[in-house]
Amino acid sequence: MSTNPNVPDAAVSRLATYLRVLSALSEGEAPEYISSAEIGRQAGVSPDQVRKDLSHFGEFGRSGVGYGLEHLRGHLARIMRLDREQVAVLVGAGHLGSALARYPGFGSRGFRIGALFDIDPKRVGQTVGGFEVEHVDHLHRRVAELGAAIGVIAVPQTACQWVVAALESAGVKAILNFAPGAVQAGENVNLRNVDLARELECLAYYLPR
Amino acid sequence: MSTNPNVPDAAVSRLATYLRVLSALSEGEAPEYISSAEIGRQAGVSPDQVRKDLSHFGEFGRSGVGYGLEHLRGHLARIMRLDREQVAVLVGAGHLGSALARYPGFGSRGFRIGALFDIDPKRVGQTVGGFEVEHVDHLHRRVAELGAAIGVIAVPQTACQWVVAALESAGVKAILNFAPGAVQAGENVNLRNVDLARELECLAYYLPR
DNA sequence: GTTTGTGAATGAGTTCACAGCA
DNA sequence: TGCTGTGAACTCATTCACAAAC
Repeated sequence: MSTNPNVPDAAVSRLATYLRVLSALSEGEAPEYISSAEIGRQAGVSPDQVRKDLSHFGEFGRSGVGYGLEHLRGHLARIMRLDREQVAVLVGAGHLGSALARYPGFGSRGFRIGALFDIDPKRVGQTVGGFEVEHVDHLHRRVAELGAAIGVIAVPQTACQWVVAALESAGVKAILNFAPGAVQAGENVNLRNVDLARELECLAYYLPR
Repeated sequence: MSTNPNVPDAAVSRLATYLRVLSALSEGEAPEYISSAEIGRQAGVSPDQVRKDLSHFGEFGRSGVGYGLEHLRGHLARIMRLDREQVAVLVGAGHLGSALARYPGFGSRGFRIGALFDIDPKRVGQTVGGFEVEHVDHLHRRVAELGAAIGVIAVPQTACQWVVAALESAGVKAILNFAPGAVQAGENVNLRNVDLARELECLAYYLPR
């Protein structure tokens, strides 16, 4: 019944899935209680794994009954810090950045894109997905204004390291980076990389020989 | 000096990184040999890890010297099946699908998007990133024509499972899915999920408390 | 001296199995 | 009987350490 000293990252990722499952259920004809078996079935995870993951943060269930759906959902949302809206800024208004700015999956899940930046004068001032593209020079000021703790990077590889540094000095605490290549971030910033081309490359490896 | 019985997925992902590092070097003033230490430094991985990963597939290096750069690059490309062009089809021509269709990172790394599909009649026939959007009814025929082994899914969650089945029956062997939620695929298809919203959610968890 | 390849040791995460509770 | 919570066993991956090769 520990709190959260060192929870595996894979477990955190699964918790996000559980939360999504519960939120979806909560909108339909919601049962009052749900078992780890049912959560696991809907999340594609074993019941054991579900219980173990949850046990890192406390005891939320009742033996022989299951987990109170709304109760567990509230706890998970708080654990994941998705009980309040999180503001993110997006750097890079190219194809990928524009797509992310319009991506409905962010807004519908507790995130709000607060501003969209680019360095290209031709893009600055244009409207993309409801945002007026701002010059990246305003990053520092705007991050403070918005109280944004998260930055999303969708710029070419060559500009990536520079943008990380800019976001860091602006006070952002977490960064999701879509640019490929190795990037360095400071101690007090959590950097997460998603490399779309690499995902494809890994798939190619598993093609039948 | 084993071949490749069961290589960890994390190792495969790193191999893709090593290949990228070598390819980048190969374009500049390329040294003839490179050590595991240098590869590791550029890839953000320990030298031990580099050697262990490579050792799953053979002995490519020379003690006291290092790895022949072009030699190793060729081997890695063949291991990752990136020595020949891989054709992928993309389903979903919305914002994300359009961005992916235009994403330069695919083309520059041995992949070619062969066709772009959608189910919405308003989108079919339009040109997106150089592709004429085709109706998803033509998926089966076109996959065969193109010899595509890879499918990329960028459709809403509700349509995702249906598209997986369609790609599967069209003969695709690997699928990269950007739709959230649990999806099932058959035995002989490799399914890989990337959930952009979940990546953000995981970041939120690590925000300072 | 330098660097590879790899068995052994360590560490991390998942699955098992069962006690405890409703 | 049904289900949770969790220590123990197990599996998987990384790190260590060193012999062999240059």
